[in-house]
Amino acid sequence: MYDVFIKGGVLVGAPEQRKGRGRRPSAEVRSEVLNATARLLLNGGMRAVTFERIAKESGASKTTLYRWWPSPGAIAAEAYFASSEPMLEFPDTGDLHADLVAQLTAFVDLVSDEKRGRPITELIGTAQIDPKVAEAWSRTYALPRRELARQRLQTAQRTGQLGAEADLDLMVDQMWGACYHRLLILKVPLKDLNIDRLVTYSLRAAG
Amino acid sequence: MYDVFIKGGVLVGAPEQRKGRGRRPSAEVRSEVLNATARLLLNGGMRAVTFERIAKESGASKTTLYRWWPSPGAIAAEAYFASSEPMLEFPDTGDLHADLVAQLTAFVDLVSDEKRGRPITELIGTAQIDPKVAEAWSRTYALPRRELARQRLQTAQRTGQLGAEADLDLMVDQMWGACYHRLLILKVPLKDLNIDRLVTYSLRAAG
DNA sequence: CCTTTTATGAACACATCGTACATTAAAGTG
DNA sequence: CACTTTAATGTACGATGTGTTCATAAAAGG
Repeated sequence: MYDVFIKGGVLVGAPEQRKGRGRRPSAEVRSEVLNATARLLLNGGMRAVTFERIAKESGASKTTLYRWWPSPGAIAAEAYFASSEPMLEFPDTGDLHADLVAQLTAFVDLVSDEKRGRPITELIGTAQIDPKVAEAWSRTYALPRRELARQRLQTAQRTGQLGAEADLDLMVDQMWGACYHRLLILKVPLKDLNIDRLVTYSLRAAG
Repeated sequence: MYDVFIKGGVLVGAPEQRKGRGRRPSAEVRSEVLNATARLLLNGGMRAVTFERIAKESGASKTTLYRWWPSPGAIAAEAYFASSEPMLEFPDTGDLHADLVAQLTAFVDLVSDEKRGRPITELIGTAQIDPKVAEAWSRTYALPRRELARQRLQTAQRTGQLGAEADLDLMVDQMWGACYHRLLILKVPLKDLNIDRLVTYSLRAAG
């Protein structure tokens, strides 16, 4: 009862015109919920992400949201992962120092950018109060990224650029943690951080 | 109209029995608000800290709260600072490595403890969404503590235990940042962190 | 075609937000 | 001491958000 067209094998709906009761395909609902949540998160921050507004924005009913997600934060985290690009590989040019500087610079650029960085900061903030968000963030975002960095360091150990006894997790904690420390705790501009020196320190430390 | 006694020169009120309208001494109101907020924060976390509940718990009216504080988070931050011990000095035994390990160990013990650490974690989380909390946390807690650590490192530079060209802020970011990284981002147990090695790395890095 | 699954609108009691109002008492001033 | 200013008071309000219940309707899948 709502307009549906088939274009190149892809179903294209016009859900915003839809009236009346009834069930819609789960995938469509899900996608609209995540889109609406991403929009709310981007425009109004986490304070705008509530069950009520997501329901209004997405057209989904509150009942549906409560059935599938435990908290607004959980939807926000999922919406963020769905709308951001999949994780890049950790580049390996053979030059460990340069690769680490490149990755850290990209990270700092991302979180320093007012528009792109704010959802990240706010989601991390929400994670400190909502365990569901914490679990999602750690499992989907933070731990996989640490693993990528760790693997790059392991490769460097095999090629002899890095000592075999180096504590790789600790190195990652030091480098990324230094950035997060300024971003979340001190709230000082990240542009003053000397990334090249940060990498130099961490590599020299581990031998 | 409410019972007031003087004991040893100190005014002792019985505000919980107080009925009727009228103004109470500002200091008393303030102190009760902060006490009530600290209680709420400790028992129910930041989710329990609302203007409404603080008003009910403290006996102060909502109007008063709105007049003096911009957000529940701001009251929570102030209540936390008021109820926690004033900042300790950074010890200087002459042994830089040992002093850093001692401070970091105390810090890790504090934030790892479920009871004492949760308010800290949740306040840092709130700071990512509420700028007033961020400002209070950075100014009252984080920046002064970094300054203490920095001064200890400066002393070490004068005694020659640390190279003159070492980037002290970066060292602090590395050491404390590594802890925060595990606490806030990765959400992995801090007890697995080798603090001795962390300090060794950071000192070796800076020369 | 028929059954199961799942989304739907409507409604509810409740908490919280943020603000407004007239009232009243403490603190400061003469 | 009386008088003025300042600031906290109870009450009330509309708006928003929470979390749940209910009967109903439509898609999915055999």
